[in-house]
Amino acid sequence: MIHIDLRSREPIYEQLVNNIKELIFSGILQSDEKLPSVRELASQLTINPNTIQKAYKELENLGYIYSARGRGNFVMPVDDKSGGENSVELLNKITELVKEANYVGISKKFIIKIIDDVYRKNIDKGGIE
Amino acid sequence: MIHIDLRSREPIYEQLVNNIKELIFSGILQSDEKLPSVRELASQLTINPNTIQKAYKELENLGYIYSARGRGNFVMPVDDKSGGENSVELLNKITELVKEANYVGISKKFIIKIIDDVYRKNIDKGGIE
DNA sequence: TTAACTGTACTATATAATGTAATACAGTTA
DNA sequence: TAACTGTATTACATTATATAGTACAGTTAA
Repeated sequence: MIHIDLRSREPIYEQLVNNIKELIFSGILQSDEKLPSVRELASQLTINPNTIQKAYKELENLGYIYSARGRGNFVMPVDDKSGGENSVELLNKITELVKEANYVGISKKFIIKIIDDVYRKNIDKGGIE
Repeated sequence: MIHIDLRSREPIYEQLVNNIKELIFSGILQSDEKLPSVRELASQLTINPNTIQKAYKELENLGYIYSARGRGNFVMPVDDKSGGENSVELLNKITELVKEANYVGISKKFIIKIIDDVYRKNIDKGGIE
């Protein structure tokens, strides 16, 4: 489920954060579902527990999970999400990448198709309009 | 034109790379236009010339600029662009961010609007379909 | 209550990344 | 030739990253 590339220039804890975010966004990890414990995941991936903890701490700061001492780390329910990565920042990132796509000659139609595919899988519940 | 935040956790050379990429994508820097010299930009931004050179080297590796010893660094013409950031990688990045946007409740309509705005300013020339 | 599991905190250590500083060399241009 | 370009090198300091070991505190189930 989680794959780490030790030879990557991207820090391990950052790979973990992105990996778990992806699992949450795609619905593989559901609200209030328990994540592997720090020690268990460290053992599975042959990585130091401190590194796992750093990733979990980061995910907590971003508002994607919450932790309970003695019980574990759990996926933050969507409705309770707050203080997470700012939507404005997220939209800015998307805008920058779309500008680049336009610059390198990727067609608008192609980008729209990506949006369609993503929103087809997980029905749009409305929101910022 | 270029703004650097010395207190940011993002490395200076990386800020420079993103800053200059943005200038290129938005058309502020045109094909074959000369960038400020390493020493000049270093002086302007009160940053070490080595850091500027590192950013320029990175931009060259990404295929966005080319350098000529004794003359300077110049914007790589779009048609000559090759070995730049892989389009597949770029599209993957966009897909990930759109998944996140969907997850946090941003509407599809809102994302489409962003695409429209970007492609309105710089007319789509066709490309990957 | 105890045993085994959870998260968390701390110190120490090693390596890599980042940034600055100074110097030198090579190519271009007026 | 003088003054500008890019490039390369060495040295140093600071920070980020990752590991290792230990310890403490809360939770859960036997």
